[in-house]
Amino acid sequence: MVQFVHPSIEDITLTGVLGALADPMRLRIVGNMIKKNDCMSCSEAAPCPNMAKSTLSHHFRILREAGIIRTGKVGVTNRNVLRYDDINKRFPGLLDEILKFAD
Amino acid sequence: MVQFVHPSIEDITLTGVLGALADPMRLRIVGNMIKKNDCMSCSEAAPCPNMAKSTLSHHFRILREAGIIRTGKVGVTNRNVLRYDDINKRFPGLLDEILKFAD
DNA sequence: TCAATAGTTCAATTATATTGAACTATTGAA
DNA sequence: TTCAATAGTTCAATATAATTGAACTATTGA
Repeated sequence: MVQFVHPSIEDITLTGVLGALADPMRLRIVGNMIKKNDCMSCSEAAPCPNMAKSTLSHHFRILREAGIIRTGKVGVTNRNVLRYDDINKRFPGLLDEILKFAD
Repeated sequence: MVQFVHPSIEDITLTGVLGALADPMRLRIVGNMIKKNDCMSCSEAAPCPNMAKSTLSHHFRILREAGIIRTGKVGVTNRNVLRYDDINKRFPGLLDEILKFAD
């Protein structure tokens, strides 16, 4: 059984958040998630269809370990949710300010 | 003679800026520069004294190529300036929002 | 029971970061 | 004018991180 690692709010770091969002693919994943305002599977949130699923899995892990998303497994699919409130508690306004400029 | 590369405002990218600031050392360099509100040499802005100068030089190049600082040479020292207005023209408010959370 | 689905993990390759050593350009003093 | 000191850059080597195909795991539905 896979156990997902999620940092607590106080363990979310600024450089961790910036580093996680510094990749175009991950920025698009997060952009997709905030637009949908709902949980998404990894393949739903995938930034491009031709990406290896191991790479996609890697990107979700980076986002997860930076504290940006929370992942749970329901059946065979992952349910990924943006930790919007947690990030805003830690760094108020930061996420919106960054995503404002993400195409 | 060393020629420094500086992107034009429209070539500054969001992921470039985020990636440049995603490193604790570079974040401290930029934090130091905004506090001083003046140009600084590389060693003045150095985030810690025990860092190899080749590493420091590398970090300044990342910041430069991301469009965050402008470097000129005066005599034997570099004069590094934060491209505050340029970044604000490209991504209004972003830099302040990020630096607000940098210790 | 068994194939399909949605991912994870592993191993290999590739790319990026870090550092010491050698190099360059400028200054200031003898 | 020479020459050592200064402030970096560049290079080469190593260490760390990203990408991907292949094999694996767990769950569902026929």
